[in-house]
Amino acid sequence: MGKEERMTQIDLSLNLGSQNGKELVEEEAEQVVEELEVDDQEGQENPACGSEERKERREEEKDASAGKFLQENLRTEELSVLQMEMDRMKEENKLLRKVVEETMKDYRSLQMKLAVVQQNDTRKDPQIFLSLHGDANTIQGTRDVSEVVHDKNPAPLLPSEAKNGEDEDEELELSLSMQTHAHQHGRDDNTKEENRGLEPEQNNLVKKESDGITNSSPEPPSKKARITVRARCPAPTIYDGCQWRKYGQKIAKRNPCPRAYYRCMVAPGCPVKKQVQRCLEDMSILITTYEGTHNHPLPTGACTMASMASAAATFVWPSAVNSGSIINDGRTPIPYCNPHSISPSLHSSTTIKNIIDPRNQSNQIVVDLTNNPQQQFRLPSSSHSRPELAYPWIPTNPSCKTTAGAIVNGGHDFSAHQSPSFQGMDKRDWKVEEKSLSDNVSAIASDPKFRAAVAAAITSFISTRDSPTVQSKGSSLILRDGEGGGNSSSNKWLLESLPSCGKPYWHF
DNA sequence: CGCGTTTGACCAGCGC
DNA sequence: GCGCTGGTCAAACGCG
Ligand SMILES: [Zn+2]
Repeated sequence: MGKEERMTQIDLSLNLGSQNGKELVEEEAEQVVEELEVDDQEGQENPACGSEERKERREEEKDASAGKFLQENLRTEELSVLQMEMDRMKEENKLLRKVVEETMKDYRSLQMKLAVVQQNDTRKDPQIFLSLHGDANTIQGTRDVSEVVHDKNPAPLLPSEAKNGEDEDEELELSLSMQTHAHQHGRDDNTKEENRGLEPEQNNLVKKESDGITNSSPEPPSKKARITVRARCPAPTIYDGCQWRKYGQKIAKRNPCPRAYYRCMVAPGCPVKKQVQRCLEDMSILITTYEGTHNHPLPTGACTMASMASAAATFVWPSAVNSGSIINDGRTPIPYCNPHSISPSLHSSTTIKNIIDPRNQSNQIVVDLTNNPQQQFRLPSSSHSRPELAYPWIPTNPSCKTTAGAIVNGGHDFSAHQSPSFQGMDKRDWKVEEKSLSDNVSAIASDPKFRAAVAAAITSFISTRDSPTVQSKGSSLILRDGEGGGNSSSNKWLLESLPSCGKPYWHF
């Protein structure tokens, strides 16, 4: 019936706005009344008929009128029910608006507080710990905690997005800390230990830079940006959308796992390279280090990594992001940096580190997707405790979204040097997991809360400190370390997105 | 046959 | 200068 359709419309309109919905209901009532009147008129319009026919007709009319009466009663009852429902929804709408307004108020006040605190503590306190929890009562403390912010809308720069993500915020925990060399010896030692244990040559990678990879920018090779992605991945490489050609393999001194060297083959002459190596302490962790600048637009599938790199850049080089040089430039010093990547979904724990070492004047971002933030502070001998799920990024739903250009390792057969513990796996499984990992990376990076929180929390902080700055110069960027040469300017930034209590991992 | 991988050789940087 | 190590080259090889 058309009436039922109209009722459906009413229900939908109620969601849009209570006033609108009420108007529509009133119109509906008027239409029903008109229909009833038309029915009555039709019943009166039959003047010329025989007597017997009239009798029959009268009986029929009696039955019909009784039915009509019943129908009318039903309609009025339906109307009243609808009215009641509408009133109820109106009340609900009011409540919701109130909640939204209060949330916005809280968000604004917190934003103000945050700005003030950042301005104050930037000068006097080298460490900032910013915590964004779904649980408003949770407080994480570190030594010299300067500010703890609890916000159900951890997107101070993007209020509209904060509004949309209220439900997800319940599960999001994002902590951000900054520590300096001078005040955090213990932590630095841990970080060094991590670098040594996970990839022995990682620090040397920073030191050594090949002159063969030339950027158009006049920046010294030693200042080239590197992005290292650590992820649990059974496949020999993680899927990042680009096509790579292997040009070498080495067995490092302190790591029996061979390190593979790849060159980007998306465009001829693309200088981007990546090194892939398994973590010594946990063979399921794949360490991929990207280096160089793509001289071509990124493939569709590469946008996931690009998004992550962009987020990492937001974290590490905020000035570049603020000036728009990274976002607007399709070719940046970062191997993956592309603004066209949107995959808003939940993500698991992530650690992003920027290691700025004044001695070698290089920048390295380490993105940790291993779902085990504590692991990095453990010694290799005691770090074999695995998460509950070996590969938590595997979606519980097998029909996860597909990524365009699903090339696995450039379509190459990589079963030759596969880790023994994964020999039993099918390539299709790798595809699924790599794709999921890619989604995971994309989710982390494109999460507006993540990016906004990082950008808002750090931008003002960094801009006043000795920190690397990126300047746009044509199509290339110049990366500069702003340190004055002293060791005290060796900052190590740590960003952790911790899993919620009792919810170690998120699934799609 | 073309393309990509493998793998030993080679080179450069660094420390002693 | 020598040895060590990381990074790269390129001929050989394998696969479709
Ligand atoms: Zn490329």
